[in-house]
Amino acid sequence: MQDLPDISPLLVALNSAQKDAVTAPPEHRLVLAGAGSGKTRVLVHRIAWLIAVENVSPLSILAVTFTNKAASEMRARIEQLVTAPIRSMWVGTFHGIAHRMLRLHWKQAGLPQNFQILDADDQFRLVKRTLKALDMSDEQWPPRAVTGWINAQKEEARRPRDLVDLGDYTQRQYLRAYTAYEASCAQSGLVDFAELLLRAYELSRDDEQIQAHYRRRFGHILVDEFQDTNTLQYAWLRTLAGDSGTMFAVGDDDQSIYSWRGARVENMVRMEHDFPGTEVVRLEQNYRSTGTILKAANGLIARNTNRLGKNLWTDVGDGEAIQLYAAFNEYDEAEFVAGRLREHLDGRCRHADLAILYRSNAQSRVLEEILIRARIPYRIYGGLRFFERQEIKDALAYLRLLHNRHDDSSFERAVNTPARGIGATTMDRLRHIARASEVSLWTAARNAAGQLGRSGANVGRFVQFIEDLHAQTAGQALSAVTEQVIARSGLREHFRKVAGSGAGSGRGDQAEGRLENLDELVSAARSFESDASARPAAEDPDMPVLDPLTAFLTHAALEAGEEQAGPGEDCVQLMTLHAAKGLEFPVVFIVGVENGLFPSMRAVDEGNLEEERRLFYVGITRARRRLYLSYAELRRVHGVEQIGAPSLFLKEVPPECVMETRPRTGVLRPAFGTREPQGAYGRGSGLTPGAAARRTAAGRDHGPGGFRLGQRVQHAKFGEGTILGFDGDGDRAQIEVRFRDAGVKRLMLGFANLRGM
DNA sequence: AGTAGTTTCATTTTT
DNA sequence: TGAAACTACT
Repeated sequence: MQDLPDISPLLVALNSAQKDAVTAPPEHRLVLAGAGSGKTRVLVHRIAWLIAVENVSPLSILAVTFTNKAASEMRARIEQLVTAPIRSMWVGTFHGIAHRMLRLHWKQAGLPQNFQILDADDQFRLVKRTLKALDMSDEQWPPRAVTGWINAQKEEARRPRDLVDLGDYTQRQYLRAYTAYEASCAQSGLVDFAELLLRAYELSRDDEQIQAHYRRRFGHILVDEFQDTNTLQYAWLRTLAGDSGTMFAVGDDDQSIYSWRGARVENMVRMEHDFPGTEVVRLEQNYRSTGTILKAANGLIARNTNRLGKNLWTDVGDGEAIQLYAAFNEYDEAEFVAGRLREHLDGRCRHADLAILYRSNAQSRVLEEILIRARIPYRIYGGLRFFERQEIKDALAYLRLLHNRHDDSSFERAVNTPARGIGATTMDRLRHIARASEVSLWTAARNAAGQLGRSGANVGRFVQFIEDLHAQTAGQALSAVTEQVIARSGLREHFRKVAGSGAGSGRGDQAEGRLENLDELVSAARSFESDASARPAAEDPDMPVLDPLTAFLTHAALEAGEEQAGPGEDCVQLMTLHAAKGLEFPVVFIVGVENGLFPSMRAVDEGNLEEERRLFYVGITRARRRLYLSYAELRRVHGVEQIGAPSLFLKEVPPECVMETRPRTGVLRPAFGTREPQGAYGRGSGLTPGAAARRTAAGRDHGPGGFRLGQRVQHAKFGEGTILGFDGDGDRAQIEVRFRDAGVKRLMLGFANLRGM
């Protein structure tokens, strides 16, 4: 008998469904992995299994994810599990893999060797400029909409020539923009995110040699978060797999929350048709949450139709009930959250174990305000990332221009940043000249500086500056070049001036940070000098060798980097529900669970409730032990107070999972209207002691006449009601009351003749 | 060129 | 309400 490797570590920690998936014969598998069911583990163990047991070479494995974080985590975990070196294995994001192919086959892909990547912001700016050049007005052709349309076309693998002219004026104009935008990209050697995928797809589809090569190479394709794939990504995977490659796709249709940016859950169903013999494995045992939390999640998601079907279970016991809090307004809601956070922090909970999730970013402001006041450290996810910062992009534009003088996008950015007396008029002229002779801005600037009037000299100086910079930095290390760029372009001086001008504290502080970021950029460049991250694995000829500058610029575009300050700090985590996907926390707060906010107004209007429900499902299933839900009866939205009703989703959560933490006052629609007797809401002010002593968004909490916010009152005509807010003083004092029968009224306090109850 | 005043517009976001 | 983008001054 042959000496088999010890495979026990590959299986010992797996349940039977996981084992089924991991040890499946090399055939197509679709793993329906519920939240917290160990999907990453299955993926990682599957790869280890293929290598260790099926004797598959790491070279013939392709593992694709959506985020860089997922990719690096996967690689790290495989490395822990397998002794074989896996440096040569292709593990990466869709975009990263596509980029790799395009670097290797730039010629066949019809790209210049030194092509660069446009990030979303670059793309937007370029589209905007393209529209201007076409005399398409911003009002009639919003750049955002045009950009979105172009990307949508690319994601459906449609080139301008594939679009049938329907005689529709709008479509024609869009098409005109698309065509011109493509031409600009081509001329500047630029590739946007969607283009990376589309080119790689076309290359794998149309180039027989390349197709054969990769089909031969990749016997095993593994995909994470399969429910998030778009049409183009799916088509690419099919092409790469051909008839011989086996697909191992892991996903959860119930966690599909990105349809609005092109994700197609249907790909999960299509896979069963397109990849013959696909077997479905369900992972339903959940290792994350308590029974109660799972019951709530299951009950909720069962309302969706067209599910592939799945029911999560656990054997760890029910745990605590989910707490629901009905707040008066968003401040009261934040106070409630802060109070509960305190309780957990007083126990032995780390800050980082606590997360606050919300539907829209705007909701974070009030939470922040209250957390600052409560001196609870927090961190908001979703800010600007390092390489997206203005000053960083400014500096990178110079590097890109050094790399490729004909990169118009970078020329536009660098030429007058900092100001060099090359204003809008001059640039307009320069653009015209460039377009007329079909050359880059750079070429136009070199040839036609004389035609540019007084500013011509400035343009000439800029051209000379770039040339000098290039000559003088030739052969220098990347970090040194970067340092020179920052120093000699005047960027550092520019921000130093702003920082030093001491205009109050706001601007100056910001510029201070920008200077630090520029220094940070130099350090970042240093780590690319040895080109460590892109060093080709000796055994894999398919690893592109990138010079440090290319590697650095690519990294900047493809991995925008960490956002803001130290993730090392122990902080309460604030983020949107979308951003929380894939994460888990012992204690989770979901705030703003109100109709119109969650589900969002839009979703309701467009009948998109199912995706919104999945989003709630995602939120609920982030929680390990404790889950808190809250909504506000009054909320300021876009500066206007709006009356909120509890989210319709709350009624879809099995009532026995939920406990209302305190009886609410008054007459408001209860979350579980049919279940709870009206009387149960009649007692107390419903305010937390803290909240009652503080201001609220509606105004003060103590009004004239000795009324309190939340107090129950009686009106001769309108009957019983609850005080929602106060406004104004003296004779003009108004009071806002929600009456049981008459709805919300604003009354002059002097005439209202309210009686306290 | 820089700023102050005005207008507009408001899910969700990774690559 | 408040940020960001845009316009109109100086």
